[in-house]
Amino acid sequence: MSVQKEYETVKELLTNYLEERKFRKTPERYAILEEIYKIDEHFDIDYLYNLFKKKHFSVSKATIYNTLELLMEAGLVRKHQFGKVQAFYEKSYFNKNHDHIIMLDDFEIIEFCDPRIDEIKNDFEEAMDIEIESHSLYFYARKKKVDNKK
Amino acid sequence: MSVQKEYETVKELLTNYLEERKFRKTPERYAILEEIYKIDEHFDIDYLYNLFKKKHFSVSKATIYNTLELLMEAGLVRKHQFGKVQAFYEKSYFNKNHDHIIMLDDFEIIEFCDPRIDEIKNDFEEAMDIEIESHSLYFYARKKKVDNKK
DNA sequence: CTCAATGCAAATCATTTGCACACCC
DNA sequence: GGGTGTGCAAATGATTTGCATTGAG
Repeated sequence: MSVQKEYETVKELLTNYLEERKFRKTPERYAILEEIYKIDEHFDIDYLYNLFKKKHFSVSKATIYNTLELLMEAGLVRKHQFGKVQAFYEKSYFNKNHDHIIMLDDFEIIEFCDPRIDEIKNDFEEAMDIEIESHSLYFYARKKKVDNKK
Repeated sequence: MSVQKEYETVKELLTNYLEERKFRKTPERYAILEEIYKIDEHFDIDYLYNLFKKKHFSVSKATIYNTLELLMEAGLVRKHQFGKVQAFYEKSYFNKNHDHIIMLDDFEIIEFCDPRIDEIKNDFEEAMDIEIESHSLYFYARKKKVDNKK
């Protein structure tokens, strides 16, 4: 699906979300959503903020924080803590649930999926009579050192 | 094993760790280690800081931060981010590796172990030729709503 | 027109840093 | 004694908040 087509889809979802709760359809909310769905990696607040600054479309950080919060609630964005203070985000609608390997050498982020996570999740839900709303799994890894001893 | 006995054990481990690297054996480092091994839950920096304040044993926050960092490196403490800004810690030596379920109703923290995590870890290590140093897995859950419709 | 949303700056909160002093080695 | 570790306070950096202003409904 093209980027433009994807945006059309999530834009509709946002509109529904806002209308359902009688929230306002501000240009900032749509602009932020659109930018996010153009980004293919993980980004932080500053990245978005600078993006808008470069485009001479002024959006304050307060609004970015607020809007990302709202988009999370709408299920259109995922937030990550990666063990850092500063949070990272990513678009979430067309990406199915996935987990992350953080490469400690260069902080590259690799995504992966493994059905066993869901199995574990389901087992615990049943065993403990709880409902697991979400999960976060990070592997922190390094490239294997080349072993010169042969 | 009694709390006192446990402390004796980790105290020795800390001593070895410090001696190996020619770090100093300061009273603060041992006092912090001892307190931590008396705590059976997850705690944050402030909790520790206030604990010492109450005992009239003065330890600065800077030292607590430094020492927890050191104890982590020594493998005696684990740090958690739980998706919050502020970090939580727990003693780690007698607890084997485990993961956490965070109950969103009351922020209770439940620990669990599941061998499938290690399986996943091993599979990825092999498939990608990396070494996974650590991982963090949290399930965010709620008690199941009682269904009155029968 | 009204009130929710935005923008800006100030406030907050966890964590880090700089530096003088203390005390382990 | 010498230099690492500590304490304190100031600095930092991400996030939150308060409030005046704007603009969506």
